[in-house]
Amino acid sequence: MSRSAITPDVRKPRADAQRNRERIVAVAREAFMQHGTEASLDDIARRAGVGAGTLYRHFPTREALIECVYHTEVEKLAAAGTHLQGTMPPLEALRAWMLLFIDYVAGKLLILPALDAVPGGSARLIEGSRGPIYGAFLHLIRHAIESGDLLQEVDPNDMARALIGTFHTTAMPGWEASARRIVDLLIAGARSPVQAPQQVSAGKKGAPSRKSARR
Amino acid sequence: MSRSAITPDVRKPRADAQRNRERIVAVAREAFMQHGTEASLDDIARRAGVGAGTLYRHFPTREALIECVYHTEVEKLAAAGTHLQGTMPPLEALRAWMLLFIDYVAGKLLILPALDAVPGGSARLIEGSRGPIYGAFLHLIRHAIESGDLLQEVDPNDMARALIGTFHTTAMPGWEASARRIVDLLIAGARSPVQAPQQVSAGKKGAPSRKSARR
DNA sequence: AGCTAATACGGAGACAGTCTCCACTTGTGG
DNA sequence: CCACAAGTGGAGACTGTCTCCGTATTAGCT
Repeated sequence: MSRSAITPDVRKPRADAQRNRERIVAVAREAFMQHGTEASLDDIARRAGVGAGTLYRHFPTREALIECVYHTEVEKLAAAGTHLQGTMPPLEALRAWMLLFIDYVAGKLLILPALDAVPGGSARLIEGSRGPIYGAFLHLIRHAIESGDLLQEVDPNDMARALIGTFHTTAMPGWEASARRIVDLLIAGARSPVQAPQQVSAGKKGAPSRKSARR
Repeated sequence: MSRSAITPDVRKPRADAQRNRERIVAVAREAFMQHGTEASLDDIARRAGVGAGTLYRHFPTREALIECVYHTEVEKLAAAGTHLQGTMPPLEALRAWMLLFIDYVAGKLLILPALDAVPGGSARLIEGSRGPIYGAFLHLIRHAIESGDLLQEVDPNDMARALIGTFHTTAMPGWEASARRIVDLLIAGARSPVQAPQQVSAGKKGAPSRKSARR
């Protein structure tokens, strides 16, 4: 029984290493906010008072660093989501959380550029890790569906993607207000039985197999 | 044929220059599709059979090149939009075009990474130039609103942003199908008078000034 | 056609950032 | 308190960006 039963592999996480790691992440966060995710890694290392080698041992690639910074931030938001769920009716909680998400992005509590920087885009960050945010979000949506406030056919993933997508327009002037309206648009869409517009007779080209399954 | 009469200043756009420029753009398009917009510029120059200097004279920055490639592509799609508008009822045309947009992205007829690469993101590419795509889109939406198929309150920009956002999830498994569903979600949302969910009594924190203007 | 000045070319090289390697230092368990 | 694994840092190889300028090409004039 080397270590205490579980994870008997690693010997111990040395103290200074831990400290360095944290400083790097902290400095990186600032740097990413200031110069975007293109910020010089060597520079980050320097400012964190460590050598380049140290930085690269902790975070082999730039993406690893970005991802770490990002996940650190994300936990706050996820926690908020959990809280909302306990204190509001389902649909309202969902909406409130989506708007809160926007607030986080707007207030730089969530580093936005990170969403673009990882290969595979925001997708991997959010979904790949099945991270706290995504989990919280799915939960809220499922809840709203179960309560009957949203249509059964609604795919939680769709809502998630649409919301995430919203954050890619932050360069536009009124993005925040727009994002909020889009949230309402999505929720409204997810409530009303989707009437196929007029009647979509005209055969689209590229899309052969659209299930007409909607009542 | 702008020349004759107008713009008497410039001497003439030398023939080889024009040729080179075109080759660079063509090669760049391939490169961007293969390696993303991070592709080496010197390498592009080499493959296009020109020197680095030549490339940089034509396109002082990477973004300039990306933008040029992008705009070249975009015209096709915009043209399609114009066509649809003439042959379908407004709302249907809008939906068809949004789906067509997705097809373009899916089929690599529109270079996707380009949307992420320009500082300011897709926003500047699409909106900044008030390019053909954006114009076509706004037109389709306005048409649908005028015909009464969409609610008056709907902001065309919102729809545009939401659609664009959709393309930032292409790394996810079922993105294309999801994107199509999101289109329907948006359209449905834009048709039904937005009932404030339940009743949004609970004061949200970050959003003070949401106009309750909806009936 | 022939001339010539404006225009464009291309690649060498200065510079900047990434990432590896390894001799050296430091914290920790015994 | 000591030995040694864990951790460090920075020199340097490498890769890509971008500029500068001597040389080549061409449009417009005669």
